Amino acid sequence: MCKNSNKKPYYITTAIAYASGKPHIGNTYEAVLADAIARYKRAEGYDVFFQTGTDEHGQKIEGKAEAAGITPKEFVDRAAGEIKNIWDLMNTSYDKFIRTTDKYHEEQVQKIFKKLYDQGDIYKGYYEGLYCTPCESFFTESQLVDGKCPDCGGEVKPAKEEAYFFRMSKYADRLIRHINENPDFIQPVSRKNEMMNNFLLPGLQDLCVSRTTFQWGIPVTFDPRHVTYVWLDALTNYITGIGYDCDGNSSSQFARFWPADLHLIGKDIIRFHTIYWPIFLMALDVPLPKQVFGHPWLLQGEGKMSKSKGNVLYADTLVDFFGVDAVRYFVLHEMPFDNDGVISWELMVERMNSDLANILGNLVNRTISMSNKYFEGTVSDGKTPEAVDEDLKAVVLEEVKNVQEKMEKLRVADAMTSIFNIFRRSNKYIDETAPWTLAKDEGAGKRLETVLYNLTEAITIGASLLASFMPETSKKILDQLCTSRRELSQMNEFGLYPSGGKVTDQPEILFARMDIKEVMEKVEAMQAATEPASGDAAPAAEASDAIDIQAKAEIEYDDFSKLQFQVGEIIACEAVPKSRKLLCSQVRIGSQVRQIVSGIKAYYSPEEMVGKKVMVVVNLKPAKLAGVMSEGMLLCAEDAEGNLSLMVPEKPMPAGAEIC
RNA sequence: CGCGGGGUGGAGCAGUCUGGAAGCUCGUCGGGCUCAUAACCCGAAGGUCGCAGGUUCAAAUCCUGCCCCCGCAACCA
Repeated sequence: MCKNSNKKPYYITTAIAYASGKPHIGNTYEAVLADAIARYKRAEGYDVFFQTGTDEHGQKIEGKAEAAGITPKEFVDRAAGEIKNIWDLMNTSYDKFIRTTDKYHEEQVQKIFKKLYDQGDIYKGYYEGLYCTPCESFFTESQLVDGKCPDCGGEVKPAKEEAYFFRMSKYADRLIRHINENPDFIQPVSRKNEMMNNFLLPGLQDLCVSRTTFQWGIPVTFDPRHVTYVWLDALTNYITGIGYDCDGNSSSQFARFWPADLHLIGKDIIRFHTIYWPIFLMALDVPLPKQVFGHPWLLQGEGKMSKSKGNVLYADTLVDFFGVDAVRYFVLHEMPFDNDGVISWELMVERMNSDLANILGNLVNRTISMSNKYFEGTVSDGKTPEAVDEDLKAVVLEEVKNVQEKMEKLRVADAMTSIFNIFRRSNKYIDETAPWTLAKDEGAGKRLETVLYNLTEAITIGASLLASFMPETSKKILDQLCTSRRELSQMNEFGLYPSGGKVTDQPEILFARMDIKEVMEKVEAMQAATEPASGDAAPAAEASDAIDIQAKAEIEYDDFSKLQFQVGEIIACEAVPKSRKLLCSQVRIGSQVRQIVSGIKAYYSPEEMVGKKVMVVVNLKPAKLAGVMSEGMLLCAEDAEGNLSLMVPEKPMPAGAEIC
């Protein structure tokens, strides 16, 4: 019924991005990776459906919106717009951008919730204990460690609150069987054992699927005090986005594309995609996705480049420096298969110069220049082969096959390396054949034609392969060669470039070389100027020494007066053994000395602590940290990057002076 | 004994599952070439494959123990 009905379907998704802020280059990586795979599958002849989008509910968004003084909906509209813009900027060819605030999605989530409840998979239960007041969050037994809140480390109080739970254990055996019988289900395989050993085999805990502690979520229809809690809302996007209907009236699109061929996700959420998601689907009696690939992270290396310096990389910044396709090249090429990849300015400039400008750009440029210089731009097959040609052809055809093999295994970085081997080999071919020498030989005209023809053909194939990864560059090259993209199915043969074709007489520089020193100067200038301004309209200069934090609820004076602060003098200090963050100080407060443990090792050495007069909360209930008793708390100021600074009195004060 | 990932020439990595001459990219040095974006091509130097044992005819690769680094978590009172 549709034009694609004779093609095989291929459904690929990214994780939906949490709409709480601007995505950094690591998030962007996933979208670009999915795009490269999607484009490649299309080239292979699949009818591809590529879905991405945003996850827009939850307490964190509710809180951020409140802090910003806007409604959650306004907040996510803005955030989703920003994310979508970046995906568009990166030229990702998604077919659908789903938002979890889309009406059809919300409706289906409500129906799914009801259905699972009706069939007994979801039941109403209670949290027993374990409520963290500052975080306004409950935690299950397994999430807690040492009876403490895993988010803030605070004391959790026994409490009891209604919530709905999903009976995970009911489906565990079926899932274990499925994973064992489908070794490709979880990729890379190393993750499979992790899931099995850590979660499935020890026994699954039931999963909380509703909350009453915040409102910004999809209400539970039959119990409106509850909103659907994250995973049942977020994961279902993969089916609601293509028209799943819980009542059995799913769209033809759903029938065609489900089960998904590939869920592409970050390695941190593998558990949710390989355990909870399949179990939800089993409960709904819907087939499981064919494969879940947990890709590694793209890190900002360079040592100095850390989040504590606030120099997070954003896609649009990088695009300003290098252009879209270069950034696509960096993220796809620097990402290995199962280890984290590292990206840094130096590395990007190196790639830009070495791979893109020298090997690829210059190859295209010199080839076209020679065609113009020797044959007025006409490329004809002189049909005068020599032995050296064979190796060029062999390498080209071999790498075509390699690309196909690598992509089959989702080895995108390796596939790109194979493509560039074609360009490397072509450069070498120019040296071997020395066209400029042939040009001086009257009788070698046909041979010269052949050489340039072979080069043009090799570049045509390489550029065509490149289309999935660097679409604009691919098109630019093919345009300059005045040809069109070669189909994958036509790539088992060398010599299909139409003889007599004419290349452009004005070759354009594809990638300009960059100077690392100049780039670093610009980067530093940019960081100095814009580091604290986070995308919004706030004037950078003013914003640089002010930050906003999330507001807490107003308190009564009585609440305040319960706290007692005093000046303490640190008379001794040492690192807490076997701890990474903690220092243990002996603090003199008036006539007594207290032992206080603080997580400030990264910012203060024990030596420099001694002698400081600091601000102490003295009536905090003593607690053990790393096995060491702590009888109070040293107060610090903390900036946006988490750097700490002890609070000290502005004028000399005796140890024990009350702070009020 | 918290979980996991790593330690391979100056830098970044592949190779480890399925033992069998240590490979790639960049950088350095030397040479070639001049069509081209000071690009391209060739050659060289440079490695006890974290350490110590073990298995084997043979170990980066398998086994045992240890050291170090990085995430996360525990410990940011």
